[in-house]
Amino acid sequence: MVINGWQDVQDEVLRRLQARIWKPGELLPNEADLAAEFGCARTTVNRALQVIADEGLLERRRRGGTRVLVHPTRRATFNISLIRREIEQQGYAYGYRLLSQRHERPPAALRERMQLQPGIRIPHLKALHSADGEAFVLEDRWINVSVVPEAAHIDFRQQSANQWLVENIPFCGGNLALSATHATNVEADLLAVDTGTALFTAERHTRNSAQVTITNVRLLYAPGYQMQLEL
Amino acid sequence: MVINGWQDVQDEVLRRLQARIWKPGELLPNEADLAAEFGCARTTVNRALQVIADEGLLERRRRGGTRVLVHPTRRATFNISLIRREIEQQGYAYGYRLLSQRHERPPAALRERMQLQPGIRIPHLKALHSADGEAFVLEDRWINVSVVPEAAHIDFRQQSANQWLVENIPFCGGNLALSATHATNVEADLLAVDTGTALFTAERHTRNSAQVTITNVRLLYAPGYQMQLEL
DNA sequence: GAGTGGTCTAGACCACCCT
DNA sequence: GGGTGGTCTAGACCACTCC
Repeated sequence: MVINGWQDVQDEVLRRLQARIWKPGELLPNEADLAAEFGCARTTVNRALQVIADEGLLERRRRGGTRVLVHPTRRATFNISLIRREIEQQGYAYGYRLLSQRHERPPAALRERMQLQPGIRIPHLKALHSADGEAFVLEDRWINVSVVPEAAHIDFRQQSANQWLVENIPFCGGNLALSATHATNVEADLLAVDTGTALFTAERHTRNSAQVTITNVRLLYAPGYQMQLEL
Repeated sequence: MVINGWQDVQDEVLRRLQARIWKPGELLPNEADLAAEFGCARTTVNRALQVIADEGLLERRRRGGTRVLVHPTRRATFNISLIRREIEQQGYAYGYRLLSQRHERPPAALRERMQLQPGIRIPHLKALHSADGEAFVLEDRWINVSVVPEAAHIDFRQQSANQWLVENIPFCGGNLALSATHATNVEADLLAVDTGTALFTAERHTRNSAQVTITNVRLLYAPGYQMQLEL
């Protein structure tokens, strides 16, 4: 066993974890000892262990040492890109049509997350993105005008809100809820499917650094859509 | 502006990115220059830039320098845990019932990913996981018996394959495809819903380090299920 | 109080890859 | 060829937290 770099340390640690040499719940030797054993600098061991901990297999605490997690949690990641790019990368011609753009009162739950006064009206957009002329995804978006005042006066007929927001508004975090829903009459009509068709649905909240929701978007994908995540 | 650690460097770089001081497509100064400007070691700058690049905002290449990505890709992550844990964490009583366990010929596409001989039979399981007695998710799983020979003789009536595999078989990577499907008659029956109901569907391939598929599982979630991802 | 991981530093060498 | 990021080293100090 020759250790050259931090990846070698990582490999060896992973091997010992899967061989149950270090068992779930147990404490690993400290970094200095491991460095001595592997014949490398402590920094190198540190890097390897940090990566493994990030992957969700180890738990590290100052003074508490490095422990093997009992229930390792694997992490799947999904790369969110512009809808336009997603379509074009698959080799289709991208199409976009703004269906409506109005100032309306948001639902109460959303209003709270946006920290807005009751009764206030904010931009509410509906749009359809298409691939090679076929409906691809239906977008239903609210924009927090108190965080993004410019949005109140932009004409989203030419440029999709999706693109404008990504390019102009920095955000800090958010969440994405995925589910399956049945198409309503209106939705079915716009997507050119039967009422009640199963639609893959994504609802996303995007927050700024103060944890205020900047925008909320609900995406209804046409049948056949699959979201791919890597493990 | 006082720079103390790599997080401060990160903050300052992010600030310049969002302020468009460094514009999309542009090259950043090299690490040595930035280190000089910030009054810290190059290692510190390196760490900060690596983290930002991992987040998907920068592209770094040897000799090529560090470039601001034109289309930043945000990454959403989903923590995969045992179905049992997922149910218990929500405060429900977990229930599990094995519906069938047979050796069968896998579909051709799956056989190829598992690198198996034509005609071979491998374990094929169907099971139902429930929460407080209500159907929660239907599991349909194939196991590559050439990679995991032990699986051929295990009785999955007591212990779910989900749990056994996670605890005993190390894996390297895989992918997860999410979609919305309509419940077939049989599926609807097992989940106690109407035929044709929209079901949130996850299909997962898990590979070992040699890129051979270890197991393939299709999960059909009962209506109301939402998968939550963090941005 | 003491042992652990978290991080910084300065210097060094190397792999890569653009010109 | 030469400039860039990738990484290693040895040493140091610090923050946290368990005892």
